[in-house]
Amino acid sequence: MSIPHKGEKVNLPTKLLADFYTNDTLTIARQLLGQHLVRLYQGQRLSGRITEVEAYIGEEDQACHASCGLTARNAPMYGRPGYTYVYLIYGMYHCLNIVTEPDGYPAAVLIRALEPLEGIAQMQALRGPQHPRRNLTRGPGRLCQALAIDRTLNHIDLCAEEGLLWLEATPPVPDNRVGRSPRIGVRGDTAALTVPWRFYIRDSPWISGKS
DNA sequence: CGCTTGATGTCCT
DNA sequence: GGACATCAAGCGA
Repeated sequence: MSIPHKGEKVNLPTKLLADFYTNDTLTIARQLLGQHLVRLYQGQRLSGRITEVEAYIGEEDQACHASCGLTARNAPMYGRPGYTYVYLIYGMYHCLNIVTEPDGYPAAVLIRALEPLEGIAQMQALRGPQHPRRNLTRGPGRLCQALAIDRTLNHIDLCAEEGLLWLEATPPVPDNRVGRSPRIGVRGDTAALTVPWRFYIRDSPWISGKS
């Protein structure tokens, strides 16, 4: 990195800090759209722009892993906001969540899709070269594979000084670019199936399901 | 200890 | 549109 001249403006990427994660879950889910997720993997930056997320809020939300109360697996959801919750699904894929709400209240936002930005060749290698570029980070399981995210990154602090995973601030996505829908692939009562807690960037090719 | 089950993705027809 | 891979958590016995 070059040394800026006097008065020259430097736009260093700004890591999102604890105050970002103190908002309520739906607000955070909405604000996560457009932010950059950065993974430091073998000293290399792998990153993507968040294009699709889903909120899971409280024990009353039957689609939420915390709907059956506190367990060893979902414990991170009950912890402090700004931490990760990574779990294994279907025995072979991982899902990345960002924990929200104060200590003691279980909630999180699932990252469902990214637009690939940095380290694309490495991501392709991690995914397997036979897969099309379009599917690189489109879907919660795929993006974790592309960014080498597994349970070793479960329950880590996204605001840590020298972490392996964090978010970087970007200009907000305007409201007219944001779509909402029910969540994908969930089970539960009518509320769980219909509540519009999925947020996505409209018309982005980098989202799962349909726009 | 054995049985069930996913907040998914891939491949096949 | 449907089969299925693959495993740890969760739960009942």
